[in-house]
Amino acid sequence: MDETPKPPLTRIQRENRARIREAALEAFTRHDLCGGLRGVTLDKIALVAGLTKPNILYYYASKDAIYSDLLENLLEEWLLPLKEISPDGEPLAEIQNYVRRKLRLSIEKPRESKLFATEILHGAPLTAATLSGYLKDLVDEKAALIERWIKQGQLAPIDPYHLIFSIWAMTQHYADFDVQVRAILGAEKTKRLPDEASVFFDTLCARLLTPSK
Amino acid sequence: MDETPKPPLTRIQRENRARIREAALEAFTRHDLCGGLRGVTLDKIALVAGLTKPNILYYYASKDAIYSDLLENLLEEWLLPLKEISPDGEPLAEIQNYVRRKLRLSIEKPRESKLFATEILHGAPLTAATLSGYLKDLVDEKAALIERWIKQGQLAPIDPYHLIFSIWAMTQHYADFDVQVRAILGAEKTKRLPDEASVFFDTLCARLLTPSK
DNA sequence: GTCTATAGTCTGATAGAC
DNA sequence: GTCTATCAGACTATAGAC
Repeated sequence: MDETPKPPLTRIQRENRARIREAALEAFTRHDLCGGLRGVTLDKIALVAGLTKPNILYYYASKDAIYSDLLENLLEEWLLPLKEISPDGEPLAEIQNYVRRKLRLSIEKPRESKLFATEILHGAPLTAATLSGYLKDLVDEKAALIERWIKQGQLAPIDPYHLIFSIWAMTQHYADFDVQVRAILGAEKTKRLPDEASVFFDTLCARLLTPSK
Repeated sequence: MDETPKPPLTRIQRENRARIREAALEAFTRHDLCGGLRGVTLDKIALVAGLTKPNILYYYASKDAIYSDLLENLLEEWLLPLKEISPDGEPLAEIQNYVRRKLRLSIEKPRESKLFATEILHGAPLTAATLSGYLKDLVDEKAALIERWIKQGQLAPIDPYHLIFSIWAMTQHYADFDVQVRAILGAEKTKRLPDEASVFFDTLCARLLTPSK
């Protein structure tokens, strides 16, 4: 009677689930032969997590459930930089800061970026509803803000949606396609990458968005 | 004795292999539950191709062989636009044309773009050698050309490597993440996408690359 | 809560008739 | 060259001891 129908997770359960998520994130995005939902076995996740296969399935109902949980926990963090664009700041600086935050996130958390990319690339089977609901609303709001800035002459005229897409694409490129980036830049230039990319994007934003007098 | 050790493929063999490649490309990049090398079964490819599983394996030694062949046939076409940047043209127009060709390729052949993206995302197990060899040389050559244009004052100063990465990222975004783009733009704006993206990129290139007088 | 053992299913590849 | 039938291995998930 005192039991709730869905009791909250205990501390140990939360910890073990977090441990499994970390192992799964590693396994799903490691450069083995192939990644993605089907490319990874429970055995691999169990090996990385230091648990046995049935034990994993004690904490998660199925492999798909791990993958879903991982994505859900990811989305919120991933959209935070966009949320933080403020109507009260100086327009160009707000967007440059957004790009910088997004770039840092991509470089510091490439696994998360890759997992999200894999999900969208394969048709967003688990996040389609979130994309056309929550995410669309958020982007519409920020696009309207950018439009307002443009109307007030604080930014040069540009399509705000394609601007946002471009920022996503360019910043995530360094995480998702890091193998290609590294192959082309070579070891030397790769070391300087974070700084040089940062400068590049600052320049790009300034030239693209500074209104002509 | 008259037999060559590796006889060239007959016409029928070429046709059937092409048919299998088409079916595999469709299967590998279709929005089912998950894609990629492991996400697709020979049964699915056989179904799409209208052949039986053993018949597929008569034309290709293994599933991996189909995937490899697909990628090899793809790379050449995919790099053609970059190759076509000419030292003899007007610099800004050359780059704008490159972006336009790349965008058209992404929009017209999204499956090819997605297959390539999947390969790189998963660590480029089959194309790593090509990336750091042939592709690096090609990019180095074009980056040097852009540097020359900048030194001659025909383009505004910018890091040519990050410029090329950005062009790749932005154009391929419309193919690889089409689900997300469509979810955010809605049906109406999606219809106008090719034109609006084209205008956006022309503007972006002009503002980014036109030298200040 | 965690383990061993295993059920049951799917899948890549092969054998052999036609 | 193309088919049916089938094997051998790998995989997810479960049963049940401790």
